[in-house]
Amino acid sequence: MNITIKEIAELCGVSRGTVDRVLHNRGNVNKETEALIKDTIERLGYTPNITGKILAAKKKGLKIGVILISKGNPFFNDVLKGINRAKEEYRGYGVSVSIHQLEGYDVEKQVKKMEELRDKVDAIILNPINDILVVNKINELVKEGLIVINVNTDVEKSDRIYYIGSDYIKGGETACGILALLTGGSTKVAILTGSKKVLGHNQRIHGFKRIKEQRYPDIDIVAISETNDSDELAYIETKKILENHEIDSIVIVAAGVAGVCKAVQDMNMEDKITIVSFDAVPITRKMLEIGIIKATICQQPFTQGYKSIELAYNHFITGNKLKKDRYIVKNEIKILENL
Amino acid sequence: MNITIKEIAELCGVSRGTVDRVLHNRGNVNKETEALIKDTIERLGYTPNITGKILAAKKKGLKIGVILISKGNPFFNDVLKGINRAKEEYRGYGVSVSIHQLEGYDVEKQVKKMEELRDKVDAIILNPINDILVVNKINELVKEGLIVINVNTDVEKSDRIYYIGSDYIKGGETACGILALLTGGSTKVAILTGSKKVLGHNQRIHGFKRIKEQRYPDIDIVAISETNDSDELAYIETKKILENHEIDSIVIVAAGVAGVCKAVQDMNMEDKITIVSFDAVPITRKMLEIGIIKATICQQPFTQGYKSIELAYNHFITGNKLKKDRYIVKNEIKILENL
DNA sequence: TTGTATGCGTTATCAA
DNA sequence: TTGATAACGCATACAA
Repeated sequence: MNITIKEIAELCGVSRGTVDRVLHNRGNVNKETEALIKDTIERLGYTPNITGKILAAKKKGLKIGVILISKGNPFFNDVLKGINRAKEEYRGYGVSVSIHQLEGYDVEKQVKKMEELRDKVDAIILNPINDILVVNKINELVKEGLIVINVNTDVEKSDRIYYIGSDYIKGGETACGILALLTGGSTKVAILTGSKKVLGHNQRIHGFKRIKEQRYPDIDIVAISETNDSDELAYIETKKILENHEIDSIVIVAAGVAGVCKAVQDMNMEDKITIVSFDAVPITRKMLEIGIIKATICQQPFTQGYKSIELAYNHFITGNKLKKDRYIVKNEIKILENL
Repeated sequence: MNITIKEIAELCGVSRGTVDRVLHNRGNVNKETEALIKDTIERLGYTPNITGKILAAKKKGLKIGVILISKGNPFFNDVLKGINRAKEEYRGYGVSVSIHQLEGYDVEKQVKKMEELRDKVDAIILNPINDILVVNKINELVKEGLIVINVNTDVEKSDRIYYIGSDYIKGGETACGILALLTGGSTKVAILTGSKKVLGHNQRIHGFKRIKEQRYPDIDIVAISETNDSDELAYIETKKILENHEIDSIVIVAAGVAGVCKAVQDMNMEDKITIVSFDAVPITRKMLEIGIIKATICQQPFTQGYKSIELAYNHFITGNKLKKDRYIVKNEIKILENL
């Protein structure tokens, strides 16, 4: 087995406490002693044992606050399942998790909630709004020593410790690829997006276009419309498109699935339009089951939730030692048979 | 936090040792004392703390032997990557892993290797051959207290502690579903299988047929041929099929991808035949990249390897407490864009 | 500047 | 039949 602090102490003829001071740069150590200890650590390749860390960490306890913009958004149901599973599993490790669900893209509310948690938790798992105020607050909290992890969406130029979520560009590429396969590589497609202000939605469209340019010259993007993630608007926009354009496929890169599908059904075009969507909320599952939607691209929501807690814990245990600052989940193609 | 052994001991006015004896049914405890302790445990809902278990387990150490029929089979490369990743991560937990790769379906060799490991390890992770001798040996070792975990393929009527691997039937169903989507639901298909003696291959075909019957009346299975997982035979069989039947799609449920694709290419039928395969070995990736194969169904090989170690460890830690005796990985649809 | 002592929770050995 | 104690490895408060 590996070398331990105790053994280092014995080898150097000092106490465990002194080795500990050197290891954690606490100062108050004689220069020569420190050099000797550092050398020994280096020479014998000391790495702290994980089980010891775990036990010691339990005593300290890790308080995690989760802030999600999840109210009324069924996508987050599985994310929350993952979080709650991890919450149970990590209870015995001294981890406690409080979950705070917000509604709508309200920057002030989000920042206020972060501020509120500041002194109550050691880590914040955040589904961040892409706004300078949020970024600033993230950076402020990280500077104070909090572990801030962005989940599902990342924001630029923030000092967050990790991002866990999907690669939206690759998601769009995958949508393009599967649409090409479903249509023989030739189709007139309408894209329904949530908002042109939302980075993830744009990235999916960007990825779609990129692959289209690269590989599928006969895919023709006829229209791109915003739904505001609202089924009502999605219905209206879809109907408008179907009335004004000759399309044979639709890609839905955000919410609004129910609205889009209803419009297609109301115009009796289920058999003429190939629909590809993202995620697998209940309405999407239903549409897959009745064959309106042919394929949907999922981003492992359960894993996003579960791993966000796991990452926070691992960072708590090991300090800043993890090299990767992003955990990218897969874009999974789901059809009726492997849903 | 939860109640501990120490607290139980104090509450009952006994020592930790006595509580321990009751918890582990070691005997040598006064009946009334035992009743009191058991009652207290029950009443306060004692559950052993995981971090304590981990530390104590480290001292004991867990030796795991892995037996795979993996020589010359590139599918197992990723399984091995998963195993080796877990091997590294669990080293600090006192876990050691030895890997034994066998070649070919040789029952005697496999049983002999199990016998050889019997006294050297606490757990065996096995890619079992479906044979009565193997089953008997599994049961024998489990009865002796070894943790036996079947990976990638399960065998019937064995007392193995876990199976981790895919649902082959669902894999076949998924293949049928994606083929239906790629061909508009109407196709004449040839199925290339490895061997009619291999359960997994049969189950994939079974699943394919089931979904075909249920949902896709216009899918027509024109031929089913065995390749013995050999590219040479796959080439010959594929050519034979292409010469004698009017098919427009091929499903490869086992190895032999290179042979099948070469036959299709040699007959200049790349554009006429839709090929769906399983797994993503290097040749399959290449065929996806050049468009010969349209989609392949993967079974999370890395996860199979990683989790097999994790399951062995968890079982070692918690005793027999886990409810599920199967960990079923997903059947993932991979195309060029999300490979 | 350095060492000692204790705790985290379970397990196991030894002594009574 | 039971209790006391050490061990696992790290962290830290406190004493010297």
